[in-house]
Amino acid sequence: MEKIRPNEIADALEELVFTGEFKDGDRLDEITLAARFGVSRTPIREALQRLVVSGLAEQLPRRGVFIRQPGPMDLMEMFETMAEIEAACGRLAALRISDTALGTLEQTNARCQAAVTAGDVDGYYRGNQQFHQVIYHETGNSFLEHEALRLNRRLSAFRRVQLRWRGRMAQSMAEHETVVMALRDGNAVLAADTLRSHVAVQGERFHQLIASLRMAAQ
Amino acid sequence: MEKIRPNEIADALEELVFTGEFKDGDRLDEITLAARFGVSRTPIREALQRLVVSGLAEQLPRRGVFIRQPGPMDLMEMFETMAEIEAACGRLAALRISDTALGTLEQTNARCQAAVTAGDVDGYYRGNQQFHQVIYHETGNSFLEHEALRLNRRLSAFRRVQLRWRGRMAQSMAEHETVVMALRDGNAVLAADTLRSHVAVQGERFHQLIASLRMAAQ
DNA sequence: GTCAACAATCTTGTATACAAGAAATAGCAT
DNA sequence: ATGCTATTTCTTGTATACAAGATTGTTGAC
Repeated sequence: MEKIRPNEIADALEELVFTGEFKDGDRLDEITLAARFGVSRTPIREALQRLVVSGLAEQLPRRGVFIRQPGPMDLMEMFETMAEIEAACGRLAALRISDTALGTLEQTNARCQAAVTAGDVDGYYRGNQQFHQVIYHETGNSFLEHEALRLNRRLSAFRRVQLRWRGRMAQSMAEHETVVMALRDGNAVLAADTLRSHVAVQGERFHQLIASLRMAAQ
Repeated sequence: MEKIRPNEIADALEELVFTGEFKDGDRLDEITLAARFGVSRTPIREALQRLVVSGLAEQLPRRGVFIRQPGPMDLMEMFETMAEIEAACGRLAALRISDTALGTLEQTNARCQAAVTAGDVDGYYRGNQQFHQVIYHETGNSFLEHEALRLNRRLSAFRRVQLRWRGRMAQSMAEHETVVMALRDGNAVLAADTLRSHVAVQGERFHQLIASLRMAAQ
């Protein structure tokens, strides 16, 4: 096994949690992980601490740390929070976005449109990610940007699944157009409201999400 | 020194950062801290990891971890983010708050009013904290509640200072009344807007905050 | 056969030893 | 005296040894 930096271990573990290689309730055995990464237990324990603080895992004293995958309820709450944060980003970005950033958003939307036409889910996903990250950045608030990115990353796996639902990409695309329009007009309320409902998981989409959860659990 | 649990070390360190015993740029020496808490370096290092992940400290490889007190710019961004999160909480709470919680808010406001009359800053601070925490809770979203509490706690020291400014308590009190009214009416927009400007640091209050920062740095 | 108690084993938590890089200091040359 | 280099010392990062608690397996009694 090649040399691995300590920080990379935490990132790698996070990735393994996100991608679902570690299932809910799995115990993260220090010795096994130490062997897997070719290091001693010490850096593994430090990485585990980070997972626990990030809320990705739970630590039971003298028992170990256990993966804590979000359940349906957790996910609902996280998506609702994400929707509110996106709305806040949209509101601030509407007040502050630069012309060049608006141009970037238009280019991104063009690529998204192409992905929709081609039925390219991964392509759309990448474009969608860039779209949102540009908006985070255009809040001019690096703290908020960071928080938005953190939650976005946490939910990215679930977002991806949602795009596979029939008609979702096209609908998402239309919402993007409205957001850009609102941002160009400096219409903070419209930008916020559109982004909120763009991200929110309501009605039928809730059931879709739960269904995809069940699949992932197997 | 009495026996101390590992988690308590991280909490204690956090407290020392918040209360300002550790100044910006201070290096957290592992050996010194180990001696201070009467443990070996290992649990100290785990506590330091937590500080770093929480963003309270910064880790430079092979150099150590350094306290990272927020500067004026950071504080502005954090307060703006807090304002947006409070607005989101107000919006959701307006849709979901229970009658009993509304009653609690009114009682809390009564105590706040008494504190304003008495010029009791600490009393008002406690009432204010409870006021906001009830709103967080009434979002019915424990994830958002947790995030709001986290940022609130991070900013609490700075908020406290602000109350000492002439007229701030009375103004804050009036805003509380408006919020309760909006929540009772289910007026999500008014609740959100009022809470946003209640928390936001704008105009003269920005200068007040910076001034208090300079005091704290000495 | 089932349950309980005890023992063996395994895992986490902590301390310490060791390795490696960074800062500080001393020595040397200009 | 000053600046550069080499060595020393100190600190972090990692591995390992040890202690304490939890789990599991076995044995024995009923």
